[in-house]
Amino acid sequence: MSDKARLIDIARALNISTTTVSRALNNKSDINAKTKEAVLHLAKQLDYQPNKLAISLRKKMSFKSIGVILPNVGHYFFSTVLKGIMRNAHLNNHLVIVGESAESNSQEQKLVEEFVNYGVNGILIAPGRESKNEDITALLESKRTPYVLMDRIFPNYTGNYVLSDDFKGAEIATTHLIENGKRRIAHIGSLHNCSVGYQRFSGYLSALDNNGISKDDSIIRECLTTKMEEGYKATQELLALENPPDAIFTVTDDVAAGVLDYCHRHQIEVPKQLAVVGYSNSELSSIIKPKLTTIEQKGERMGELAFDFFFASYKDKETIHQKTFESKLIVRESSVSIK
Amino acid sequence: MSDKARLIDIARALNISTTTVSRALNNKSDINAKTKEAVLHLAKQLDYQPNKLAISLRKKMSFKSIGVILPNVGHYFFSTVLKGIMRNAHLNNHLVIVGESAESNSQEQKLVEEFVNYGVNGILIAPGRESKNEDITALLESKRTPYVLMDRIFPNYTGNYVLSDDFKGAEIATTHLIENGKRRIAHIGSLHNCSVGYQRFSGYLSALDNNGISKDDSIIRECLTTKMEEGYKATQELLALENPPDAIFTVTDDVAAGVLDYCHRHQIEVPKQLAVVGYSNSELSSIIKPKLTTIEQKGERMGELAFDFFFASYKDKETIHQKTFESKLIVRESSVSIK
DNA sequence: TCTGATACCGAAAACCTTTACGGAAGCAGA
DNA sequence: TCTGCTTCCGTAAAGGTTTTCGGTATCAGA
Repeated sequence: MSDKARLIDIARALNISTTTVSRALNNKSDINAKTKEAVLHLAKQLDYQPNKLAISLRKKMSFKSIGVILPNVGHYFFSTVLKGIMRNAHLNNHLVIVGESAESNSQEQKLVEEFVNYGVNGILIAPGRESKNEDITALLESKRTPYVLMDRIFPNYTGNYVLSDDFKGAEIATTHLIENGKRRIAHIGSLHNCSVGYQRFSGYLSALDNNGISKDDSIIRECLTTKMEEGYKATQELLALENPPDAIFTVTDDVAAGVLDYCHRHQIEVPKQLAVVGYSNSELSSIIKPKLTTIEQKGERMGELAFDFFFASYKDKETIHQKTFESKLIVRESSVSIK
Repeated sequence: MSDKARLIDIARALNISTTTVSRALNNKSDINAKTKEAVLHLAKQLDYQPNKLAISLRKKMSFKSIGVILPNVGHYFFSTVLKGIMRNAHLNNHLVIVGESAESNSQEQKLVEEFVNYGVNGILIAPGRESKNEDITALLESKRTPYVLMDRIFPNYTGNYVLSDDFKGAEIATTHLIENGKRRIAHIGSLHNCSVGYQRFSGYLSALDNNGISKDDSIIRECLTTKMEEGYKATQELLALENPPDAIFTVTDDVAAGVLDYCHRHQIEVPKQLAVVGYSNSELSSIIKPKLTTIEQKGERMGELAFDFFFASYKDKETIHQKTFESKLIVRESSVSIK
């Protein structure tokens, strides 16, 4: 009972060979019913668990696998990324092992370490807000495990990645508002926390600049969780200003949903009084009333490509693969009045 | 180049021992720089890939893992189930390998086979619409792999499962409508395709029966995809009837979203003219206008328990574990007028 | 008594790698 | 010359299982 029982432990106890034990356990022919029963009995008693590694080794199996680390599997965008990854992984006979970092740095490192130790052929990771370049990539480099960053990226990172052009997406979104006559455009976002939030904020600023609108800090709100409630609260504050905004660009569709919720409850006409543009083209954006203008993010396609990049760099570690997906504006009801 | 290169192939070619090759590859000390370089060079040339199995075996590592098979990872409910599974799996040091069946029977079987061959310690599966009891469970039984069914279940199934009480949930939902004065209640659902849909349909019928309302086939609509568009179309048809319904209970929140969309576009007052109740308490239900009355489904909790059941049955295969989660009504705006 | 079939079992190789241990060679210092 | 240290390398065992090949025993039939 002490340590893990092996085939030979059973064999010795019963004075038979490991061959026979193996035969009994895998109910093959060429074995006496009594012997078999004895083996089965003892195996259960010793809580015998076959060693998968040994079996696979002997059977000449080989398994290719990739580890996927996501901040939040329940999040719509990431779940579509996962979907894309899985499609191409299965097409190429790779198992997909998934871990959730919950945006935590330590959890992320633990997963990377675990996956590497396990021996995955590669790692596809969407870094959490907290995570730092050195912590993650250094470990991966040292273990010589190919990896691809997804969605978020580190400042001086030069390796493989797939991401969407958040800067340009935000620029397009904001410009869209300006082109529709809005001049006082607020932003609710996560400015400093993660690269994605920062990129969108920067794109927003760029669009203002391009159109000769000066930045006004009073209508720029930081939100930490990018949830609906934050959008609601921020809108409340923004509309209470002496000089309230006539449009809001939010870092996320969820936040935009909060904005729209506030407007709905307080009879604020969207888009006439307040135009709203979100980000992600998540499911809710076409369900919410009014339907949300937003920026499309091709999660599934990104996942597919992330796998392809890993696969390519698996064969040729020298060349690096990088792709920034263009961002597309999807105009719905929340930003322009129906003609 | 023919077959997979091994340590000994490199060793023989260079007239050295496998020990030295191993040393070179894992850059240990005790090795001459020239030798090391030669090994590295040849290894690259032969495209040497170390055998993970052999390494792990030798290093006495052991990995516990579970395979999770879901019809659709991108679906909100399933992604929360996955979240729950992963939490408890990581807590108990199990890797989580995920596969998507896309509701396809063959894909499901392929995944089961793959996972079993791989040697997962257990399988957690949410069967797709198509899947049949025999196909799946027989295989699992034969391989002696513990498994637990999630969300959906087979007619004469007697093994481990976690699911939500769809029958009672639908009954509660329908009764709620009746209690609020509705008498002509339609149903849009997937009646025959999957157990879940059938259960909800049955619960709906039961509630009608309990309240002395006779079933009317003309206001029962079958939808195949449970997507928003189906809800929209079905509503259009239902409301065009001579004797249109005054309430609709849908199999899914998504379908309900379609109903609400139709109402919104055609100025039908919800809930006054038409009350709506969905199913799942998905994210959209609290975002949509009017907010959707629905039945709560605790995906995350279900996932957690599914893992726990597997874990328990791993140690004791005799006793079976079954849990049906109670269904809770969440009343929002779509079914009762705000008081 | 011999032949052949059948039922059961075991020795050893194979799967591929790492590692404990020891050995040889070279060189410096005494 | 001897001792001791360093540098490099190899032998063999170990990790746990499956499988090939063959062996013994028993019994029926001739």
